[in-house]
Parts: sequence; C-alpha cells; structure tokens
Amino acid sequence: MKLEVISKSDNREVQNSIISQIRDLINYKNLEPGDKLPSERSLSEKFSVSRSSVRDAIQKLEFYGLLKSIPQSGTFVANIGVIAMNGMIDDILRLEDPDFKSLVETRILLELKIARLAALRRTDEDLRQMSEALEAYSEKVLKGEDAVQEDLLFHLAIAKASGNSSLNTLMLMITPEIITNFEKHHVCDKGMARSGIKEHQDIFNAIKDQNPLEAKEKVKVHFKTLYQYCYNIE
Amino acid sequence: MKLEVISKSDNREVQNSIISQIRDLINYKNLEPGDKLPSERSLSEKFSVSRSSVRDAIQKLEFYGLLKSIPQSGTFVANIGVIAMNGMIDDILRLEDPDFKSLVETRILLELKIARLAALRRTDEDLRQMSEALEAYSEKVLKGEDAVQEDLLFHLAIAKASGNSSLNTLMLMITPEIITNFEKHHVCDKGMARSGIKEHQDIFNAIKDQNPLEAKEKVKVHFKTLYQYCYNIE
DNA sequence: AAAATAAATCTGGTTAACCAAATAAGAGTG
DNA sequence: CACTCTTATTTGGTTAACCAGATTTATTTT
Repeated sequence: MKLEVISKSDNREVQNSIISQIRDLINYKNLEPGDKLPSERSLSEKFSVSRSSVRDAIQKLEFYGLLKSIPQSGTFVANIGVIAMNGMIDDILRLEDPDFKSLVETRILLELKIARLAALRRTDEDLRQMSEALEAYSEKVLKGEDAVQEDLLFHLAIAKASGNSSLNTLMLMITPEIITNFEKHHVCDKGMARSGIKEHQDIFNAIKDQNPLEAKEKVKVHFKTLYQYCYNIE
Repeated sequence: MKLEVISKSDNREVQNSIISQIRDLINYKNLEPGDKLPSERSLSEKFSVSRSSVRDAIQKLEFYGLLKSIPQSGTFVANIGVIAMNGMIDDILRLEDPDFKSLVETRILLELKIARLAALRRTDEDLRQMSEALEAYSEKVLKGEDAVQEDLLFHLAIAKASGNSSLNTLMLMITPEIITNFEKHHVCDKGMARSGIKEHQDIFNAIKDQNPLEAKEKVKVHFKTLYQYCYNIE
C-alpha cells in the first residue's frame, strides 16, 4: 500500500517533469498560439521517455485547454499566448490536492449561486428530475439508511437545472471528493439526515416557486447545519 | 478541417459508449465501493475495442474521481456508491461544452469569493506575485499592446492568494476557455484595458489592506465594465 | 514558369507483445 | 491444521511496430 503511493507520486513527478520540459520548449522555440509542437516521437526522444508518457502529459495539458491534438496532423499550442501558457503551466505543476475545508467552502459558494439560477431557469423536466432525486433521498433516510449519495444526487439535479453548463461541470468535479471526505469524516449521519429532508424539500419548493432569494436562503440554512458539523470534526 | 471535427466527435462517441458500458457493468455486477473492475484486457475484449481505448475511458473517469487505477493490482470503484456512480456517469456523458455566458457567469462568481478570501489570507509572497503580475499587465497596456494574458495572470495570482486550492483549480480550468473566447469576441480591447489598470490597482490595494468587503466591491466594479461589454457582443 | 498530379514522408492513433510488481495458488514443513 | 516459502498467474504500465489520413516534396504536364 505504501509502495503504491510512492510509485504513484513518482509517476506524477515524471509527468510534471515532462510538462515543464514542454513549457521550456515552447519558450525556447518561441512558439506562438496556433504553432505546432514537435511530434510525440521527437519529444519522447528528446526527453528520453516513452512516447506514451509524452502522450499522457499532452493529454493533461489538453484537458486544461493549453494544447490541442489533431489526428494525423500534430499537437498545437492553444490560442492563449506564451505568457499565459507559462503562468498556467507553472500553476498546474504546483496544484495540490484540495483539502476538505477548501472543498466545503467551494461547494457552498457554488450551490448558493446554483440555487438562485435554478429558481430562475428551471424547466418542468428539471423539476421532475429533482423531485425524483428528492424522493429517493427521503425514502433512504426514512428507512434509516445512509443517504449520502442520494443527497448529492439531489444537489447535482439542482446544478443541472441552473442552466449553466460551466457550473454544472465544476460541481461534478468536486462532488466525488466531497462524498469521499463526507464518508471519511462520518458527516451526514442518520440523525442529521432526517432534518435534511425538510431542508431539501424547502429548497425544492423555492425553486419550484421560482423564488431565487428564497432558494438561496434555504440553501444557506441547509449548509449551516452541515458547515458547523464539518468544522466540528476538523 | 471538417473531417477532423467528425473524427474527433467520433472518438468521443466511442469513449462515451465505453464509459456507459462500464457503468452498465458496475450495475450488472453490483460492484460496491472499493470493488475491483475487470481487467483492462477483459474489458477491451468484452467491449470489442482496443485496450488503449478502455484505458482512456478509465482515465477520464479517474479524473472525475469515480475510478482509481492501481498498478499491478487493478482498477477500483471509488468510495461513492453505486447510485452516485450512476448519476454522475450519466451527467458526465451529457456534459456539454460551456458557452461563453456560462463561463463569464461562473468566473464572476468565483472571483468575488476569491477576492474576499485573498484579502483575508494573502501572504506577503502572494502580494509580491500579484504585484509582479500587475506590473506586467500595466506595462503592456501602456505600450498600447494587447494584454489579455497578463490580465488573466493577475487574476490567477489572486486565486492563488485565496488559500483555497479547490477554487484555485477551478479558476485554472476555466481560464483558457475564457481567454480563447475573449480573443474570439474581441473583448478587452486597448481602450478599455487602460481603465482596467486602475481597477486592477484598486483590487490589489484592497487585498493588500486586508479589506475583504472592499476587495469584493472592487472586483464587482471591475467586472461590471466587462460584463456589459460581453453581453453587448453576444 | 505555373499548375496538377503522384509519390514519399510525417502525423497522432491503434494494436500487440513485453515488463515488473502484486496477488493467488500450490508445495513443503513444522 | 497452520505457517512459510516458492511458483504461476494476473495486473496496470511500457515499448515498439503498424495504420490511415494529412502534409510535404518531387515529378510530370501544360
């Protein structure tokens, strides 16, 4: 188990090294936005690593929107300029895994806005899906079972109803880590989940009534319980 | 150029198909959190696709925290439960590329919070880096050159100073797309950038003075100009 | 000399064979 | 039966050869 972690971080070190070498290459060759990177083959040779390692590094940078691979053609520098490229690669290299506090802080921030937007933009189909998720949650709670997943799925349904694809994506990204941490810290126990039903219902009603301020307020109430619970544990 | 797009979306279709098949498999086999997925080889055989395609799909789900590959051991289902797994995979499959409006909306939301946090938590080193970024930005603007990148780098410096790794990551994720869209819509022209110097300076000063409310207010002012500009174009 | 065509090369993507570590099965020992 | 050690197998990761399409170069034609 320990070895696994070491090997993992080792891989990461290798990948980061490749990424920073790609950055240096872009600087050295003065590659402008839209310019083509050397081929994966020559990069792997130049960096003395396997081609798949280079591919993995490129894929990561592609995910962050910094590079763009086109089949049978080449890998291109995104249209964001050398300076931004440098800064962002440095940031990416220094990215640390988010701590629990950061996650909760971010989640609350996102959900407050999401609830307001959902109240303004929700369609009937959105309502139906939210209602379904709420039903599943309540059922689980009333049976006295753990309902962390159903809880989060209800919140994701709200995110979908916000009509903001960007916010929706960000919520999806932080949710798994939230769930993991919740279960690790034993947040959302059976007792507090029961009170959660009403809170969820309130949020749902506010969004149904298309009342953005009320929705935001109810989310705030909902997270107040959660917030304190989390900070007590930490 | 057109063929490229088709092939790209084709690849995505293939990957999405694999992802949904993995989801179905988890359901069918009733895999619980922590359980092991079948090996990449058997998956590629079962799905009639190449092993690297399976690997790519797994990597994507790994990025979203749903799976976890451990070398020489196997790929494991994350500790988030079957129900959440199902819901999240469905969401991921339906994720659409964010539109400009969503991006701007999200960015403003994040930056308002980030500025407040930065005012509370910034270290002297954070200040130094922000100052440096601000300097580079001003210089570019005063020379009458385009300064979109330096602009964003200043904002990323604030994100770093917020002391919230989660928010920092999210900002990094949306920034490239923001830059691309800015340049596409010709936001941030030379004229308005000049007024941006003072706005940036105000934000910097508020954070330096550790005044969170002032910082938030100055960010709001800064984005008011930008906000209107964007919505006019759209 | 310019344009059109054909061949050669270069590209990212795919495939299949190989590697080392981790696990599981079996043999041996007390 | 319990425990240790060895061996065989399975695993994700790596490597190298191959593919089809795009690009460049060379050749031919006008």
